[in-house]
Amino acid sequence: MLTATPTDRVWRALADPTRRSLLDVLARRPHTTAELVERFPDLCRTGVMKHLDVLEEAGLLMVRREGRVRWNRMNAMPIQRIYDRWVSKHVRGMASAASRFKEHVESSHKPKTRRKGRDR
Amino acid sequence: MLTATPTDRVWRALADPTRRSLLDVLARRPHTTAELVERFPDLCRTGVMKHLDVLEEAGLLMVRREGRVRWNRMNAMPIQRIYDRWVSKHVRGMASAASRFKEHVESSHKPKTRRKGRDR
DNA sequence: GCAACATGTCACTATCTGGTGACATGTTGA
DNA sequence: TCAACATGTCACCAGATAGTGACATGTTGC
Repeated sequence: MLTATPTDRVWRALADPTRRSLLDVLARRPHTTAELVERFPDLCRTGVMKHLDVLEEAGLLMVRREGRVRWNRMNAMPIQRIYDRWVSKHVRGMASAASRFKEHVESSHKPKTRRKGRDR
Repeated sequence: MLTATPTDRVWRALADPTRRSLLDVLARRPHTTAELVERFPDLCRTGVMKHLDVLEEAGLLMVRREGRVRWNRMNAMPIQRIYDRWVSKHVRGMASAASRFKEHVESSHKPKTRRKGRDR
């Protein structure tokens, strides 16, 4: 992927379940790399670091070095961005499609005992 | 990825910009495969079909065959699902005020230096 | 029937991805 | 000082991914 846009890097970063898991952990509080490695026993340290690199490239992770430790902190802004720019319109679209469908069903069914209004 | 969960298939399907683009087109109305191929001149037909396969596997695409044509219709439900199950919690509790303020400023400001390309 | 058409499927390729181990470097504290 | 520690970096590997062209199959309309 030679020409990845910032948005694209976010989507790709989120595509991996391990990375989403890492973000779940980091959402609670910042962790050092060693702490994260300890929390993901299925991966070797190098593997964890690679995931962290991807997250950092996507802007989802902020790194601060402090002596010999490295603090990894989550940044949720890019998630907000993909929501605002893409997810939201398809979620809203669905809501309206669903309500159209509901209306369609209700109007074609013509329940005799029930008025068309929202009586629920 | 031998053990991909349904949710994971959705994330992976959305990771590719071409597929998100396909969904944008399909969100307006269903298209036949030939129509889609025509709309994506950079890809050969086989390439388009592969993307459609991935989308279908993820449940984002519903296919109906009608004679010799195949109608591809979008299903946004899986997007709603990943929003409900993951995106929402990371978007909520983010400085929503801050990002909305930023958006507000940007949209009312009309930046003089045009941003590089709409990056979907 | 049959030609044009839309789709399905297969084999193949280059590159990306997620993972590993080995080794190097900088930091801490006794 | 120096050993333990946390991180950085490199080379390497297997499998997934995104793309292609060639060919097969089913449909349509004249």
